[in-house]
Amino acid sequence: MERTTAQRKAIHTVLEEAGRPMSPPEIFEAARSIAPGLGMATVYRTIKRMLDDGVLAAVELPGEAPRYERAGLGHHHHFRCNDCNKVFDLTGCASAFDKCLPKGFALESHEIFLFGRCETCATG
Amino acid sequence: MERTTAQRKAIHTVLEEAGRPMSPPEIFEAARSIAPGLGMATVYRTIKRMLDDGVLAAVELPGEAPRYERAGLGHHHHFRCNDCNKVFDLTGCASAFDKCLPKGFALESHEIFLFGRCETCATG
DNA sequence: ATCTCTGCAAATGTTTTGCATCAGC
DNA sequence: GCTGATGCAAAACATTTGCAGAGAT
Repeated sequence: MERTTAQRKAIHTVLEEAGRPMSPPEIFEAARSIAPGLGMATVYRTIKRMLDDGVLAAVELPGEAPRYERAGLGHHHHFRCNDCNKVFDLTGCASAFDKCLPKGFALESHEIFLFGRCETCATG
Repeated sequence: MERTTAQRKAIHTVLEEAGRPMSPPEIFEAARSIAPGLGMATVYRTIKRMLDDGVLAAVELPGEAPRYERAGLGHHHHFRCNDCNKVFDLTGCASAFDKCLPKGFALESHEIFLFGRCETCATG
């Protein structure tokens, strides 16, 4: 059975209060100040556990280490600041990219990635 | 001054003939059969050099190691096969995603990423 | 008391770097 | 011959795992 420990509560709290996707080192730093002595291995193990439990969702940006945020936010996309490198959630967006940015945010570029099956694998 | 070596020619050839973005291990395998004894370090060093020279462009998919392709292909997006994991170039695409897929390719999902500056960094 | 969770340290996998040697110019 | 490029091995860096001991139930 799953146990409630100070470390897990700290990690939970950090992710809950951030309201944006965070990287493992970010989570580690923030949670360490709540639960001193916390180890990096525990952060990774807890993230993996929370992913399996469907509590967390991975946010993977091209060319960057994955970040994690609360699951169950519905379909949405993300915005990364080129200065501070933080990642923010966007809502209700489809293709009018600049329309869905929070006020004050400046759009500089976008990437679109498609996934599926190539001809060889689709027919095989 | 830059020198023309068998190793560089091999790596060049491999990337030229592939016509799709390749990962360092893929490049290593393919180039090794042209230039036996080739080392992984040389592959990475040559990739970096070619990036600096503007000969190569990085293709970074979310959650995956970067691939590389010839630079100067103009703005385009990419398609990764969920079966064989190969990445292909797409052309002339904007937002009618399924319209721009090569014949026989099946679209399963897409990701959109926006980049720019958040309010804090834009006004700072 | 049991059995999970934790921290540490060692292992892993990938990319980078140091260095002596090799080869293009 | 000079100087940049190479291969190997070691280093760096991020993530994972083994293990003995701490802590939740």
